[in-house]
Amino acid sequence: MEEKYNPRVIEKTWQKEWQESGVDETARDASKQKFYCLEMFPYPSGKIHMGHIRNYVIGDVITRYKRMRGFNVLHPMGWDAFGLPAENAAILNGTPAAAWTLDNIAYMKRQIAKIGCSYDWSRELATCTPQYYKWNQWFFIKMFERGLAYKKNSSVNWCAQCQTVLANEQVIEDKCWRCDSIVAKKELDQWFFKITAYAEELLAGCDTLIGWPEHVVAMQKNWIGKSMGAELDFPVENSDIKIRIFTTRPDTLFGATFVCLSPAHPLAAKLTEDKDSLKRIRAEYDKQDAATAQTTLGMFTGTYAINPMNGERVAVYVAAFVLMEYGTGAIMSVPAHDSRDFEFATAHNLPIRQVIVAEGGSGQPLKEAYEGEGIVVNSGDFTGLPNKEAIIKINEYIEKKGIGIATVKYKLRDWGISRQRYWGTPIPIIYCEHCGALPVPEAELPVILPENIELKGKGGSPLALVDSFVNVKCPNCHRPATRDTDTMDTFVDSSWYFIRYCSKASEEALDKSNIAHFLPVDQYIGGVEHAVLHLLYSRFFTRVLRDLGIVAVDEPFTRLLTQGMVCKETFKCPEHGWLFPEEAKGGKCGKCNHPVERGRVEKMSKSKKNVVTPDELTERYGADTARVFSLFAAPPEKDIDWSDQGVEGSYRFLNRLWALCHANIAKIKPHEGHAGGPLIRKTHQTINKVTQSIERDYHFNTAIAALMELLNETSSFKPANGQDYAALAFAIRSMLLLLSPFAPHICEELWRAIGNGKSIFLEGWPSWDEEAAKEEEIELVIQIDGKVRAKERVSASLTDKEKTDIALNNAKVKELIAGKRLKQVIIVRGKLASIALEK
RNA sequence: GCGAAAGUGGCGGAAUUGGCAGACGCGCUGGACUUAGGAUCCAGUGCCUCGCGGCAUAGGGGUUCGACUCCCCUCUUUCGCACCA
Repeated sequence: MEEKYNPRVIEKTWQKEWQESGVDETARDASKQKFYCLEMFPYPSGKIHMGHIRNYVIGDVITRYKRMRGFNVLHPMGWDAFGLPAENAAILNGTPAAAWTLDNIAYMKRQIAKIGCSYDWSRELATCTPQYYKWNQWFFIKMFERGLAYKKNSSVNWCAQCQTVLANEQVIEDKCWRCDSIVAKKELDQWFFKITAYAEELLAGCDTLIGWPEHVVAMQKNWIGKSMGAELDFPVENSDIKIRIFTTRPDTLFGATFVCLSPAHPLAAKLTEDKDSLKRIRAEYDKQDAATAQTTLGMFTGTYAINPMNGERVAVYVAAFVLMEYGTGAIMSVPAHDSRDFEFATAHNLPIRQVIVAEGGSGQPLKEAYEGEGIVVNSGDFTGLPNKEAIIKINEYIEKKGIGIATVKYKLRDWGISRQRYWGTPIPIIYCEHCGALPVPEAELPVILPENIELKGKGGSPLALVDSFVNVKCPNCHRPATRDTDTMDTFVDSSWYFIRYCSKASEEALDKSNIAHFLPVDQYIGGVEHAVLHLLYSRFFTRVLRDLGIVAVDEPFTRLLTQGMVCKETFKCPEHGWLFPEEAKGGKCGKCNHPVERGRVEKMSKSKKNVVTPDELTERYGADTARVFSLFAAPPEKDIDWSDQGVEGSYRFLNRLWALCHANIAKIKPHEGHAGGPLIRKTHQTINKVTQSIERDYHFNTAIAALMELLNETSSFKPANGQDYAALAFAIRSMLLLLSPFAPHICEELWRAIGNGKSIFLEGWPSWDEEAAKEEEIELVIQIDGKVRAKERVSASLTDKEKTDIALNNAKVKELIAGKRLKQVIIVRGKLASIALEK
């Protein structure tokens, strides 16, 4: 054994050894309970960053721990390989997208290998390969056959920068999730997946996601956005046209003083006399810029409708704030009880009539809308009812009268999947003049994405320019036909990759028995940024595949861990902006000598110049140090504050462990029985602490802290005889086993060095002995009225009565309670005596 | 604006069910070994006080023998949703 810890050498050795021995591969093992541990697969952008490392290390610790606990663990890795950056690189440098992607994968795979994660690479997949995307096409066709994939012309989110359509989930604050440019509306023919068919089930399923962070479940529910309400027809005066509105507040129907249509509503154009004004409003509406949205923008159409509840004549307006996509695209406006309607009514001088009065409320005119609960007034037969009751009664009434129906609406819309881009899965549809839109016959799948084509980057689908791709024979009538030239949203790829992993790359993709064996994913780990998008789509896909008889579960991910971001301090010069740490040395800007502002701790990013790269880190300290630090700095769900000095601390810890083993190498090999003693006790306590820390929410930081404590105690232990050396050997063996999921290379190396022939990862997780962990003596803390007044070392085996007597006989306590009346003495967990005095 | 989470030393963070606040690490201070050390080892380190002791978990109140933990109010930060009728 070397005297000095040299991570570069040992890490390489063991990575090679593990790979060759196949310890990381997962074979189905019926004798063990399965555990599927999955980290979100990366987009092969070119380089792994610290966020990836953190994600994978968390998953790897769980994997190695679960294996040692006897589980048959599936831990795969692959590549989310379709997407725009590859296409952009192709446009910019002429590098074919496929080559660019594969190069990146090769490079990133080497980077991942260096951190020593235990992946089963025999299941590796890349979504850009025909073997993989063939199934996207197959699912598409199955969904098409069931009416779950359909085409419609609709107003879609269009990103001019990316020259493509975006799904609703991909529009963040009216901006493109990828490039941040403002998204506009555009009418296009698009393919949709009917996720709304599963809205209710996806919502109900949320309540079963008990292993998910609550806020993520809340976001899912929020996104699905169920609301109960009613639809009613407001007949247009002197015409047989009816305006159908949706409301969640039927109890306020008598307060409806006007009706608003969305500018995109077909009736808006029909009923409006002043077409020019309508056009202007429509243009504003299409900008869909909530930040600058004019909440009062709108106009009178010139027509009136009749409120079916009371026969009252109400004005019909067009209002820019009314969305065509939600509800019926038309609303009844109740300014007294809706703040937007109130604002609109005030601006347009429309009447405001109060129909709900708060408990003890005055009859005074409202200064703002009252949206709370109360008693219904001015509402015919319903006057006097509590408004909640009125909702039920009014719903019954409108259904009986046939003027409306109680109904449910969701914010969730169908998932638009067409993308006018090249680097994605071709949509397997053929258009024939005579036969219409037909799916590609299953036997002809996959529809191969042509490679090595020239990309210009100018709008429209690149595939439309490839004649050999476009022109085909109609599968039905065999006359000339054309292919759909759009590709699928890449979120389709990631909606089922965890199902593909259940089988090895060499096995059949949808082997049902493999899928039944490994699904669901027991532990999923990734960033919160996918809280809605990817997770919702995957939940949808899982249900679709369930209904196709492929999977047997409803929910794909039993537990979800959303890990925090990797952050680091930043430096800023008022002149030169963000600075690298070395430019900010001494508190002065290296360029202009200006005093440097200490910026906030921010997520690592190139632009903020606060990045630490995995390569430099493993080069300098080794993977084990990087792993230990990123696990020790904070619990996994919290952001970590990267600190170079903190990394040094983790490195020192591993060095001290090495030194301890080196110093005792000769003595710890022989195994003798050991007696009790403080070190044995501490070791048992540590096994307990580490196990509990992992089991309880994966709090690896406290697990590592416990191991540091054990190392401190072991290092200062001075063995004097054979029994002491046996105790030392026990402590070190246990320490290595407990630390091995966190720092696998050094533990494997030391494990072998102290005389073990087999890999440490073939060992079982150590167990602790409750008796051996028990303290013989405790420090009895004595409190008077909640304040610590004395301490006494006593035997742990004393009874509560004996402890009470000791507490009351303590000299200091006697002095303090002299002349006072004792109320009670409570012994807490056998280690604290609380004396309460009469007040 | 609405909703959620959080606020503990100089810093990152500990503290099952209410029970010694500050584990562990970083930093800092002193010492040892050294030609030297930014290496290593040892000791100390919440604040105030010479000390006894007092004060401390964003701030204020409450429940309790006892509150970082439970309840109420206020402040701050972060995140999510932002015209969803």
